[in-house]
Amino acid sequence: MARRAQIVAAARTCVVEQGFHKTTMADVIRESGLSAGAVYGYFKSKEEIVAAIAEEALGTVDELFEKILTTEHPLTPLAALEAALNHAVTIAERPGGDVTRVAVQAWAEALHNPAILDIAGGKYLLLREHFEDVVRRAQADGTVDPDTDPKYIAQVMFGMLPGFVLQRLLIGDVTPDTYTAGLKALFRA
Amino acid sequence: MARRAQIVAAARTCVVEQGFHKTTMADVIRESGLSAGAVYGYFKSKEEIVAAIAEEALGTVDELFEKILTTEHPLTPLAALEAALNHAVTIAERPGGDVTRVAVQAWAEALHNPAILDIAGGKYLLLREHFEDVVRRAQADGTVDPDTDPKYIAQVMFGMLPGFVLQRLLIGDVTPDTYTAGLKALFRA
DNA sequence: TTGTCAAGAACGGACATTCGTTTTATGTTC
DNA sequence: GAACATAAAACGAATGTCCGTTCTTGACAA
Repeated sequence: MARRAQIVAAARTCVVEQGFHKTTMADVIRESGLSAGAVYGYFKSKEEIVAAIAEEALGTVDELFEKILTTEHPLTPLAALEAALNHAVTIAERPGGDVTRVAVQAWAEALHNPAILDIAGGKYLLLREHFEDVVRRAQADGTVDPDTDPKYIAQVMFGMLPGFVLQRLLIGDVTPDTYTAGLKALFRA
Repeated sequence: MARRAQIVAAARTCVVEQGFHKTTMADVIRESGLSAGAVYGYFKSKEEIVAAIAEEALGTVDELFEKILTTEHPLTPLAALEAALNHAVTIAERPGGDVTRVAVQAWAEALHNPAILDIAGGKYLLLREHFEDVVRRAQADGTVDPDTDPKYIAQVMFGMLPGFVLQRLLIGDVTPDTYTAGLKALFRA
């Protein structure tokens, strides 16, 4: 199991640097410090390794809600988004390579790879449900219009994260602070 | 030039179905109805074709503002976003394949391909500036807080589009209507 | 004839995966 | 504790396929 983690870590490093398709098995094998035979002893194929990395990367977002949802009561949508943005940057800067880069790779891969689509769809539906919980509480508090389907509000809230991640990676001039400032201005319009 | 367009169209079809990396030159050649020699007469390499598709796909978003910004005065942020979402769905459903799928591919590709990064960064900065114009007008009207940097507000507005596109493709339960409903509820919080 | 364009067979390189061999770890017997 | 037997893990060169690109040949137009 330690070996398995070692291989996934090595593969993640390669994927962060080169993307899913440009990383060769030779790369992963070299980076892991193992041999081809050893790696194939733990994973049946490259596709299986890719799935493992994607699952790991897309799962990191959920960590947030385990903390947030249970501790800070009550939570406004704005505060929840602020926490999510900060969390995204935190996990992006963790050692071992920016996982948000892996996530973007996974989005593209999901469009043509049913296994990855399942993983991405599943993880993101879960995340959206967490936002939905936040919304329901805010509706109960009267902070948010109670006549709008919380699902729709959660869609929009969740939908802010990909845009933030993308701008951070492709343009590089967004931070949780600039984004929060923009959000505050829009929410009071 | 007609030949060039013919090749790009064929390649786009392949990329929509299979993604950048799984589409082989043989696929493009077959789909275009030409020969290898002919295709390589118009493009130096596969990478050049990929860049052409990406440029085309990422450029479609700009069409919107040429209409919107000049005709409808004044435009609230909400109305601008609503128009952008509808436009996204419109171009996605155009014959020739869902270009938003190509866009997602381009996001991933941009992380490791400087040429694509330039294209994506450039197009998206332009788009964001258009949102910034909308914000400035709304600030002049008093519809939006004038003390917040319009750039930050534009970042957030632009940032909603990737999330919408992604949810539409990966989960499939968002429409401009559900999204607009969610937006309205949040903007009045 | 000459110049332009297209055809498509052929090439060279890269890649994922396999498999026979070797090393390391574990247990067993005297 | 030494010597051996057995199993598990790791090695890495070899393999066959696939893919981007080239290049020679042929058709047609001016």
